[in-house]
Amino acid sequence: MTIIEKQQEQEDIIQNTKTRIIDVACQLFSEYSYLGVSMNDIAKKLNITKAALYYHFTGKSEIYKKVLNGVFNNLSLDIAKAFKEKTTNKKLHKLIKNYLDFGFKEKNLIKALMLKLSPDNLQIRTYIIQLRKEIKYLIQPIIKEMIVKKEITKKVDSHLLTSLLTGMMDGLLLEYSFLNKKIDSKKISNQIINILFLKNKKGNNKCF
Amino acid sequence: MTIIEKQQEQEDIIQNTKTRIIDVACQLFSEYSYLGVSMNDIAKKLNITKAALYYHFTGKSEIYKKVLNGVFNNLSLDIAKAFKEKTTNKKLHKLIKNYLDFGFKEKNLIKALMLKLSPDNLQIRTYIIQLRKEIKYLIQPIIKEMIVKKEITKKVDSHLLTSLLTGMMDGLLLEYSFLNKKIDSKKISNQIINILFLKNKKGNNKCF
DNA sequence: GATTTAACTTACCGCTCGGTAAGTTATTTA
DNA sequence: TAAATAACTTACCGAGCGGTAAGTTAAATC
Repeated sequence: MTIIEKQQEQEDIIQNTKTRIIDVACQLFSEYSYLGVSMNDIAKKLNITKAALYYHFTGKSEIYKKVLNGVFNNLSLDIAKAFKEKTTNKKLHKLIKNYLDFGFKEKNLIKALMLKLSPDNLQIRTYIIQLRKEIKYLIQPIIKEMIVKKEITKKVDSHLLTSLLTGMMDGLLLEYSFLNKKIDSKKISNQIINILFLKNKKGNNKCF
Repeated sequence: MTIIEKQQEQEDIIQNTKTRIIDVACQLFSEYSYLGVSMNDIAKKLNITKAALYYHFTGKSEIYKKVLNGVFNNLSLDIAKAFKEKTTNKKLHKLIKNYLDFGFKEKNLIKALMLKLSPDNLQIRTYIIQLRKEIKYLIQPIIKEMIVKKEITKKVDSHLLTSLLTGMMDGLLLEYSFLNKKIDSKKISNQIINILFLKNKKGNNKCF
């Protein structure tokens, strides 16, 4: 084993602990929200002490930011996948499905992207606002494409329609997670597209 | 001044203090959410002591329930107003407008109706779930009416469409309150109806 | 084999939390 | 005028919070 390999292994272990912390923190924040999780909660679930967390991170808010960042990256990847579909319809369908699946999986964390936190966490709020904007910019192109294709440009601007769509999805996620109901993302994405984009010409509005 | 009048006056004072507590608590919970507000916060804003709160109420969760109840009653009244409109279109328009206006005013409290709280507040969660259901039952009849009128029964069931509409509105409210943007409820309600219900027959989709 | 360092643990800090027991004060009631 | 009561305040409780300083231990380095 070379020195470089040893260094690599060591870094892996460090990375592993840090990653495990973020991972567990993610689960807890996702379930109980920022204010509902204490540093002790995280430490206990990892069978380490609270002080160990402060060895790896500067504080609770840093851990939360790292968690949010990870969630955002994963969501971005899921959204990006939708762009690989060939038709606009399929892109939008996949976008909605992936967003819903992701949001359902992460429960409170996708909520976190919309929630006002306690007043002392202004920096976290600012951070979340930035992430929200970026998500919107990821989604908007597909909406624009759809609007152009369906020739409904005059009625709504893509900005509002994007808000309405994400709002719709966020709201649905909140409802389902609140009631602990499973989400049939495929069926719902079909319905949403039906409602949002398809003209009602007596029967031929099947999407796929 | 008769005895009865005196009793009445006394009750008014009691009611007044209790009402003032609920009122201030409502503002604070609305701004910072349940976990973000302490009993001391409420007391300080009223220039009384925390212990005084415990004289009037059994605890924090009772105050919160009372606040939620008040919010729910006001929302119910606003929704009920929409039923007085004559046409289905106008009913729906007013419903959406009132819901948005109300939600924007109450900010986090309408959010509270969709948020999972910390795990120790199971009773509050149960209470909130009940309130949410009741709101849905208030809205659904108008949706049903609209579906029948627009003859789009086969495509979506009123249940899902109600969820989508409330989800849409809740999501929008979250976004606007998060970004501290003002909401143009009239314009948006028009757009939502446009998107959800009006057929896209090349140009004649103006609602009103 | 001594020293250093990474990765922790133990033991504490000051603070705030929700909640309570006991005292105070002004007003009614008997 | 004495007793009772409503509407509080003062002063505290134990628990938990985010965070830290100092000690421990096993492995790596010199």
